Amino acid sequence: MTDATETRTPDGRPAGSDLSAQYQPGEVEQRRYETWVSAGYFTADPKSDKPPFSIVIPPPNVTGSLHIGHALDHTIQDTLTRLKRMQGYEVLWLPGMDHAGIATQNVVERQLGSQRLSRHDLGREAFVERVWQWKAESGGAILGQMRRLGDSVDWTRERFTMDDGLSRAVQTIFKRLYDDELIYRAERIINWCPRCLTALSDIEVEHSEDDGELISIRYGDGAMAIVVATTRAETMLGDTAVAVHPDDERYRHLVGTEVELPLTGRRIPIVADEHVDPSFGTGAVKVTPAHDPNDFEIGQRHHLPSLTIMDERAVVTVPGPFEGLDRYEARPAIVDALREQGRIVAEKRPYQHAVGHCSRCKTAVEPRLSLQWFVDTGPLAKAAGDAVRDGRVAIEPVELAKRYFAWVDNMHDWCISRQLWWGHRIPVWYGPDGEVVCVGPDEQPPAGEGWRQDEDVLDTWFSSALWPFSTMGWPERTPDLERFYPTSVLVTGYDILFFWVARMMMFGLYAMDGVQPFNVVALHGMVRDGHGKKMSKSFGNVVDPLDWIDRYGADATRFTLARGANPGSDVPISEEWCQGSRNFCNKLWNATRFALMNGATVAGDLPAESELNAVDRWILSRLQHVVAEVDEHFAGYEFAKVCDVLYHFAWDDVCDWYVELSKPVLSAGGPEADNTRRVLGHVLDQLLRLLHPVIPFVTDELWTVLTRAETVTIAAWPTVDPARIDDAAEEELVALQKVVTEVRRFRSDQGLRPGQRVSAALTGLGNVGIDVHETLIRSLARLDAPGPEFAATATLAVTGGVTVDLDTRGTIDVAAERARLLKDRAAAEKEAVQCRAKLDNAAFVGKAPEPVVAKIKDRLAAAEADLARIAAALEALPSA
RNA sequence: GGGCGCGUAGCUCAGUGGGAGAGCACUCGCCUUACAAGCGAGGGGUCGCAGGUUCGAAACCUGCCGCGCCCACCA
Repeated sequence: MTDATETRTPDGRPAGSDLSAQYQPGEVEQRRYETWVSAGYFTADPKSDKPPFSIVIPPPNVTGSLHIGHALDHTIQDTLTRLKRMQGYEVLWLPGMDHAGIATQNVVERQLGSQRLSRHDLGREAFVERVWQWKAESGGAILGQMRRLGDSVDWTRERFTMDDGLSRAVQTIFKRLYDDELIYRAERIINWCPRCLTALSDIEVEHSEDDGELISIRYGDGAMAIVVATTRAETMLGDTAVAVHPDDERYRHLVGTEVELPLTGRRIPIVADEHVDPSFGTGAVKVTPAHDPNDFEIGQRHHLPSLTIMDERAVVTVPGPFEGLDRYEARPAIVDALREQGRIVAEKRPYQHAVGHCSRCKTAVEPRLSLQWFVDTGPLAKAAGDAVRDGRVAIEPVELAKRYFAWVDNMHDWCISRQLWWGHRIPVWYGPDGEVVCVGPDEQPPAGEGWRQDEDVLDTWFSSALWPFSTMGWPERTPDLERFYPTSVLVTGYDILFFWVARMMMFGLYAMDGVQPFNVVALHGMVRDGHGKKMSKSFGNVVDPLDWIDRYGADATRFTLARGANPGSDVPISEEWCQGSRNFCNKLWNATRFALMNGATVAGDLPAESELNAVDRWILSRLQHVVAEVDEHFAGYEFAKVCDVLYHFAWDDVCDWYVELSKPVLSAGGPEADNTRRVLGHVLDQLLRLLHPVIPFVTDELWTVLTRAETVTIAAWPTVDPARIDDAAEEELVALQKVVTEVRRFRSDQGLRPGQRVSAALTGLGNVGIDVHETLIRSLARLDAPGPEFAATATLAVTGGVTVDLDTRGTIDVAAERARLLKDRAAAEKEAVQCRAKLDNAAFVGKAPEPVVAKIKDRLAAAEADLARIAAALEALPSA
């Protein structure tokens, strides 16, 4: 096979007719990408006069490799940035990666685990060094994947959440928030992962319905006894009260008294609290302030002591028979002990209830009283909500804004300290006498005996929240920041609307004095398999983007993803669809090959409208509509619709009709052929530009061969030329296509081979203004002109007053033809009946808009005309 | 428990007030000199169910059934 690159014209580009018959993406993609980067097309210039367009990439975690979800996310961003580049914007797409604190630390700890080592064996410094090594390896792989995808990112501006600049930004904003009293340290109930041994924020906790056991336990004895229900019997060791609702008549006499807590000998008070739901269980709640967030609040209201009964690994620390038991061992042990005392009143099993799990390791979270750092989200979340409410930030699709509001309007304070080693260390120092000093980026930490820095690091999302401006050099007022902030659009999945988007809004508005981090949030869905199922390793339906890129090309992979991407909706993909996308790329390849073999040109202006034949005018008119539709759909982030419009224009209009119609013109030669070469070149030129944002590689390869220009990457985006919209030509072509299709249908029904010539007389073409196209119609329908011995043996009634009489002596299948005509007659009759019924309806004629009524009348007339011709054709048919 | 969304062809989905569509799959016929990763033709749907609004409903309203997602401190 001859590859496109093996034969080249003297200027180094492949010659058109030397393109191979099949597109081979591998070599093209590698060569194209190197060209783009070395030419600097992706490097943004803050001093440019062009209007700015900027996107910061949602930084992938350094730990992983890019999965198909990233491929979708990147495809959308790359499509937008390439579109804007062509539209004349100064585009910055800023790449980078996230240090992904807990996730990365887990990965490296697992690696150490295989060598029977723990992070403590290495010590903090050596461990962090080890993580940096891992980051270098893993991160490099991700950058390679981005190149394979074709990401037009500005590689000169690549950032990492742990690099010096971003660490400085983290420290700066921490200090500012601290000084503004929006960061505080407090002892609170937090979500604790007993495996990762760290605090978690609310969003790092996933809830799931687990089977448990609801047990009713009698506290106290005799008349003063009270029964409480719990799913977590082991926490009773830490109970410091029983709570009932103040209005609950059953327990009113007990409020203010004390009961003995079984197994402990302690006496605890019975308190009245509004929080208790009298209708649930027994209406009495055991209160464990140190191990339940509700109970903690009840405890605060009633000044109850908090008894911590488990350590950080959720092992019981209360001296006695249960000491040293894990929480799940302690639970049955305690239930057994209570049962022996006859205190178990009822057991309900299984009992479904929601349990929180660590989003990283799936271990059940243990609510735990702990001293941690928090962000006071009140004013920040308010501002984040208002920015969307007042329209400064648009969320696409708008329906997802409701979820956003539900989140920011009910946000709890954000626990930001993590008991990890990998991350930004909290810039707070503690003095020997209890001093607390928050250290800014340009300040020296306090020196002297006894001072030590906080051991904890910040939640990963703390630095992620600064991403839109920290990557541009904040806190300095850099040219990039002046020029490219706020970013134009944030492209990400709806799954991290809360994790990330809401936090960027909070910190962006705060740090940038009320200027939002982005103007638009364009949310896409999750990639799913061909049956709409979630991709998961255990299900075996995971698609590796590199695998598809290797086998079908990056363009095919991107087109498959973009074809399913509408705002907020999930994107189903399958290998068959990727093959279809590959076929589409190949179709473009061959269309261009045809054009080049036939001398299509793109030089100079197009011939005037008046000089062109109807077919040329038609395809140019269609092109204008396509450009308008593509613009409209891009503006709404409806990539699936963009792809649909271009797919059908390219395949149906250009390839199946225009190219076929142009063949007889081109082979005839003369000035009309010259015009067609110009129009064909122009249409392909424009089509390749329109497709370039979505499928950059094949379009650039073809466009440069076609136009002899440098690259389509920085070519101008097509605009609508209203002068080229030609309704008359479009109507003509619709009529022409109808005639051709009708004849083809006849031929197919009759089992005629494509090469088999049939003589035919065409009449009535003038009725629909296509008499000038008779030669074309004969060419496409493979009809010969009637000779001297012509005798019509079959008649085709084409809607619109066109009749085709065919001489099919010796070939016609009378039964097939009769069946076809009967079928047509049935359809026409049904149509006529429907139209008459409508027109007989006085209410319809009276109330429906005039054009609607007129349309029905036209349809009726057409149906009646069809019926007449079909009747005549049936009559003329030889009897079997 | 609260909220959001979805049920249209075998599959995945467009269509949101006036003739039921696409891709893939399927059937038939073709190597017709750009492309068999192709070309031509075709079959296939009481638009989840039941009411209502309207001259007219797949679309708007109400209820029901089924499915999915998000949020969630009733022990």
